[in-house]
This record gives sequence, structure tokens and C-alpha cells, in this order.
Amino acid sequence: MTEYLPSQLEPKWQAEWDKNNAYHIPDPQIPQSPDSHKYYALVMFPYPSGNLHMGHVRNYAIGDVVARFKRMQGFDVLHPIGWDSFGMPAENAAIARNVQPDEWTSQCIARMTEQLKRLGISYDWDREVTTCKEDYYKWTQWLFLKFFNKGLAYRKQATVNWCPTCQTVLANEQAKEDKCWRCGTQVDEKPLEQWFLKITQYADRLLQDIDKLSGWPESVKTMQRNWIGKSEGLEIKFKLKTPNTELIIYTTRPDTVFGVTYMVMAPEHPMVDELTRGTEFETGVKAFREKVKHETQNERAESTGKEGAFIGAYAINPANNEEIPIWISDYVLMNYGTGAVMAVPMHDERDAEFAKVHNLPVSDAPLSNEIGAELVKRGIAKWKTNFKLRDWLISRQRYWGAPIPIVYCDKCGTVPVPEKDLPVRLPKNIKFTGTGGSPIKQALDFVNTTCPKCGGPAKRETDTMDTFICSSWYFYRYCDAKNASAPFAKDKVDHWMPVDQYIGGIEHAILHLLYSRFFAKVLKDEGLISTDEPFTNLLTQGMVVKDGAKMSKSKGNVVDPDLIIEKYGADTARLFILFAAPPEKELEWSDKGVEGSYRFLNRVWRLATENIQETSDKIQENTKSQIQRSKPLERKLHQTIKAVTEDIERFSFNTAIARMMELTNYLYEIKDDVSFIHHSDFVLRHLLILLSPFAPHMTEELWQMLGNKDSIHKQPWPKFDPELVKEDEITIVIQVNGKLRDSILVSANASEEEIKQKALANEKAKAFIDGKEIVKTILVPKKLVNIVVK
RNA sequence: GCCUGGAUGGCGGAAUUGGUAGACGCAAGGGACUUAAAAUCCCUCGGUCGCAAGGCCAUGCCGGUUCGAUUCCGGCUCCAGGCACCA
Repeated sequence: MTEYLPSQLEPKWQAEWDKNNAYHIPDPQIPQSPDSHKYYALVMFPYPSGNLHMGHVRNYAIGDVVARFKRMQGFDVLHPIGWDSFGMPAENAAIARNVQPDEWTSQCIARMTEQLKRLGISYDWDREVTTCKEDYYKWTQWLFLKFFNKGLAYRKQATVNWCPTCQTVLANEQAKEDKCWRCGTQVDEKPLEQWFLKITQYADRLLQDIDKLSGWPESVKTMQRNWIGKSEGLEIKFKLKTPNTELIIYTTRPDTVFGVTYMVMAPEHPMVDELTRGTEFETGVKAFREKVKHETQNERAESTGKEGAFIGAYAINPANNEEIPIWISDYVLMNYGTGAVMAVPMHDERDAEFAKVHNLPVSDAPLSNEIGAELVKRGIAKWKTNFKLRDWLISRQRYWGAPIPIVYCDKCGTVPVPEKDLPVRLPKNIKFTGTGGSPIKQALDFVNTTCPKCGGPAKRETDTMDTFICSSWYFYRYCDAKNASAPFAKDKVDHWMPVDQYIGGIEHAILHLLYSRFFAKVLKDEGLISTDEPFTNLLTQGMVVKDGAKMSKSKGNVVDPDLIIEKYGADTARLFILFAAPPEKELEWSDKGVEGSYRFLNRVWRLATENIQETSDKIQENTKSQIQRSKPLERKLHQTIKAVTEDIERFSFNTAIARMMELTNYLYEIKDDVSFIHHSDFVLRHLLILLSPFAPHMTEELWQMLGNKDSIHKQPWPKFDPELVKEDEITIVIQVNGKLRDSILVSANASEEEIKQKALANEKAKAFIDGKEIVKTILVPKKLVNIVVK
């Protein structure tokens, strides 16, 4: 008997698949034949950090099972991979190791490519996409210009986290708890002119079209709806006691206006200055502002609404003409609504909390559904739709990103770089120190340029684009990855899009998925593509954790996929990761569990190899006339085919694997019976085909050993016979008052009356019925009889 | 704080639409084989009472709906993801 040696057979098959370009899917014939059926299986492309982690393995193992399964069902499957390769870590590596980000990135990509290939994922490597390469970011810039020309890209002032010591911009991640991660200095907010994309212009469409996404998890759709945060409300002008001044607030609850007992403004509201200038409250207000100035947006949103200051001004409640005090507090945000609210302690928890802490009055005035319309009639209010969604800030004061293709000219102003001049190349050989702002500013021959309009001296934009822009369109590029004259050909994208199944981490539920939906809508409006929802079905996978915590270097609980592959093989790694938990749930890593998956593959291996050696001898011992059908074996096989197929279709890979384990256990039980010996080849072929999407190397090896010349991965997915699946006898549970008392075996075609009689006559049930009155009997077909007694 | 999820044996999980709670696997204990070990194979395995038959309890906590609730509803607790410059 041959031993199962994954370290030998896996590289062999990987080399074979590589050589034959086995998973390349050619471009479609355009016009396409009517009977072609495409399937686009997409996994979220990785950031090339240099090391594949278990989260990647999980993502790509799931994607590969789906791709292989669909291929065997006869679909033309597009299953591509690429690299989301711009971003901060490369720049940090440059600072820490004195390398150039592009070198560091290509080393990481080379290493991770090797790791991916060792997993045996069926990617079409011919369509590999790398966002930091010129042939990709040229088109990212091209798309930015589309947005710019459509009026969807604009500049306005926004603040960044600024470290005064390092003299550099910090990402939120680098400014945890308001301290610079390098030097610990208190982080400031610094205003800068930055580029935005007008995603708010698409807010209503992005919201409405969520209803079309029937293949998305409800939770993700709800998160997106809440993120867009559409609310219908009223903007109401409150007259102030100060003559000729008024304060406009926004409320979704105009019916509570009789209960308003005070007002609250955001500390940075421009009217706060006007109202306090020269008063005794001026210093108090300034002190409060100083205090909240260092709070990040997150901390502002986390505010419990306990802190605030009275500004000495009063407003008049338009509903009852009462004078009410005006306060400032950090729980009111300047960038939502009008930056001021009317406070109703009776009906709002935060208002109540604030009122309690600051001893403000509470009114139990009744709600009035009519007052909103009345205020509108009086001309002091108007209906207003607000969104929580804000425009997308895409400027990054960093080197390792796609340069924003804009030139600033003293004469002509803001000038887009003409298409023929793309790409605007990132300057090379930059020094990375981590201080002094964006490294690009050092490259004077980049910064200093000529105006594309007037030819005069001009300066380039030195900000680069948010990497979320790169990842908002990569799935179109896969459809036409080598196109040198356009980001993609429309007919190719129209053939493959939308993505039939998108698989990736739940952490992308809002930003990446919302931005990609936004891009789709703009691209469709531009006539570049035909569908405005890019992802038909979405599977959000959970994280891989160990000892209850996310795997991380600092916690020292990282499991290196390479070591697992080395010891047990990729098939075991894939099988375990799919078996240990349903895909959308968190997965607890277990070294012992991996051994269990390895044992299972060994059991299949032994069953098959023993069988190959022994079957021919055994069949000769028994004459052909003795060959008989084995109904239980056929039933078990067809039940397994049915269950595995349905489980894969609903992404229940763990139970699919469990069903294959059950079949294997069953085959071991009967392996010396004549019935198995006569059917073993047939049964084993089916088991191997069912297992092939999960363990592609081992099943291919055994398939060849069984004497097949073609690849197991080109076999059609087996179909089950519904007649053979049926059981002859079914178990009926007998309950008394909903409690299990016994179970009986009845013929599958027994009548309801017959079953009822058997239940009532049941000895164990009788013991609980005797002496009591039977109120009713409930029969659930094929399941149970419940006798209700009193 | 806000939004979205989750919680089932010693552990990972199963129960697809309200109908046998614990499939499958891991760990543990016992046994077989072996000079021995590894590997493999067989048996037991939620708690509790009982010699046994069997009973009772049990799906994070409290309550409700129902003949029947892991599943539906209300109220909590704890954990996780996201919160717009990590990707």
C-alpha cells in the first residue's frame, strides 16, 4: 500500500496545473453564444503584507471550493486574484528597513504568490492585477478624471491628525488615544485643502438599490442603510432673545417641540462666537472648546452627553413662547444636520442625561402631531431630508498611492492632467524618514511641472489617492486585465459582471462595499459598464482566532500557514479550515483539530489504495452471477451526494465535510462485504469527486491511481436519484404534552391514522396518559405525534 | 456611545421552515494489535438521581407566546466586527 505523502504529491500536481495553465479562462466570444453560462467567483484581493495569514487561507479556500464546484457543474468560471498593493505598511517598511516601497512590495508579492500556489487554489494567474503598477494606476487616475470632469471630485478644507513633533500627518490608526504612535506627542487637528468624491450625490440611489441585493446578508444591508442614514425631518428656526438673531436646528421629532426645555449647539458652531463675544461666558466657552478640541471624531461620537457649558443666551420655543437656555456640548456634531439641536429630555435619552447632570428643566408636555405642519405654515420651518453619509475624503498626504492627476497653475487654476499624459508616475528614490510630511514633496522635479493648459510653470498635486479607490474597480480590470488602451473593454466587463459570488471579511461590510457600489453607479452613468450593482451574492466570512483572540504578532498566537502545509499538506489545511466552523462565523484555530482532518484524508486514502489492490482479486473469487445491487449502499451514496451538493450551495462546508466523513465511516463498516466489493470502484469515484473541491491534490492523485487519465477536476458534478434517497422506514417520535416518551419505526407510506393508533397504543406513552383526559392529538407528518393530556 | 452580529457538552460545532438537542470532529477514559512505541481498530463519553427499568434538569440570564421554543417576542449580561486616514 502506498503511503499518503502530501509533501510529495501536492507540489507535483501544482506544477502540473501551472504547466497546463489549468484554470485559465479565455476571454468570451463576443457576441457570446446564447448557451454560455458564466460564473464570476471573486475573493477580496489581499494587501501584500509579505505573509499569508489564516484569514487569507480561509477566504481563498472558500472561494476555491465555490469555483471548483461551479466549474464541475458546467459553468465558465472566472476566478482571479491580484494585489491591493498601495498603502501605508509599505511606507512604514521603507522607514523601518531603508528600502523603497516598490521593492518591498514586489518582494512581498513574490513570496505570497508562492504561498498561494502552495495552497492549490484554482486561480487564473493570467489575469493577475497589481494596483501599484503603472498599467493599473494609470487607469485609477483615468477614472479619477472621469469623476472630476463629471463634477464629482472637488476640493475643500478638512482636518487631518497632525503630529507637531514628527511634522507629519497621521492616520487614525497611528493616532490611538490621541498620541502619535512614534513619539507619543499629543496629536493636533490641522486643516488642509483636500480632495473629496461626491458620494452624497448618490446617497438616495445607494440606499434604494440595497433592496435589489437579495443575495446579500441582511445584516450587511442594514449596516449600509444605517450608514447612509437617511432621515426625514424638519429644520426649525428658533428666535433668540438676542435681537435679530435666530438659530436653526434639525429634528426628526417635530412632534416633541412642546417638550423642548433647552438647546444644544456643537462647540465649534460659528454662532457660538457671536453670542458669547464680550460676555462673561466667553472664557468658559473657550475653555470647553479647548478641552474637546483634541477629541477625535470617534471620541466625539462616543460622548455620553454629560459635558457641556451654558453660553448665556436664550431662545424662544416657537410652540409655547417659553424662554429656554442655550448650551454647547460635544454630543452635538457640527457636520450633521445644522450643528444644533432642540433638546427634549422627556423623549430623548441623551437629552435626559444631559438635563440631569446640568439640572435643566424637563417638560412632560404632550406630543403634537400637527405642530410640524403649523410651524411650516408660519414660515419658520421647512421639511428637510438629511443623510449621515458624508462625502468621501480621498486625499492622502502619503507617497505610496496613486498620485492625484491634477496640476495647479497660478494662471489657469486647478487643471486636470490630460489623458495622453497618464500615468502621472510616482517619483522614485525617495528618502523615507517618517517626518516632514508627504515624502513626495522632496521630489522637486515631480512637484515642479508645466501647466497642461498654458504651458507656464505649475505645481503638481502631491497628495495620493485613498487605496479604497484602487479596490473599487479591480474586479472590472480582471475581466480585461491586459488592456493597454482602456481600463477595460465594455463588452468583456458586460460578459462577466456582475460578480456572482463575492467572498471576503465582514470588516469590509460598509466602506469597501459601499465605495464599490458607488463606483459602479458612476461608471454606469458614464456608459462604461451596464450594471450598477457589482456583487450579486455576498458571503462575509468571520475571523480566524486563537485562544479567543485575533491572531496577531503582539499576542504571539499567530499560526503560520506554511508550517501547517509543510507538516500536513495544503489539502488538510483547507479541509480543517472549512470544517472547523461555518464560514460566516469566527473560527477558533485548533492544532489538534488539524490532525483530525489529516486523519480523515488518510482514511480516504487507505480505503482507496487498499481497494485498488484488492478489488480485482476479490471479484474473481466471487462469480459474476453473485453481483447484486446493494440498496443500503446506494441509498447512503445518493443521500451523501444530495446533502453535500445542497450544503455547498448554501455554503455549509462544515456539514458537507461531515457528510463525507459519515459516508467514509459507513464504507469502512461494510468494506469486507460482497456488496461493497462489487460497487467499490463506483462508490469511491463518487466520494473522490465530492471531495475534490476541498482536497484537490489528494483526490487528483487517487483519481489517477484508479486508472483515470483525465483530471478529476474536469468531471461533471454527480447527480443524485431522488428515488434512491428515500428511506423505507421512518422514525416517528411520540410525545406526551410535548415531552419525548418513545419513538417508533413505521413504514414510509403508513397512513396518518395508522401512526396515530400506534402512538396511542404505545406502552411508554400509556404510562403518562392513563388516568388523564386526552385533550387533543397533534400529528406532524413524518416527524411526530404529540398527545396532549390534562 | 451609536450601528450590526454572536452565546448550545471539557472544546469546535449540528439541528435548512417552531417538532427526537448534541450529527461530524477534537480531547479524555477503557480495550485490541505490538517485544515496545507510533500508526490503526473497537467501546464509553451533557449533568444528576437510580442496582436497573427509567426519571428529572439542561441551548448566556429573566420573563412571555405555543400542544411543543436552541429557533418567535420583550427585557438584560457578556463577547466580537464597524464607526469614515489599517486594509
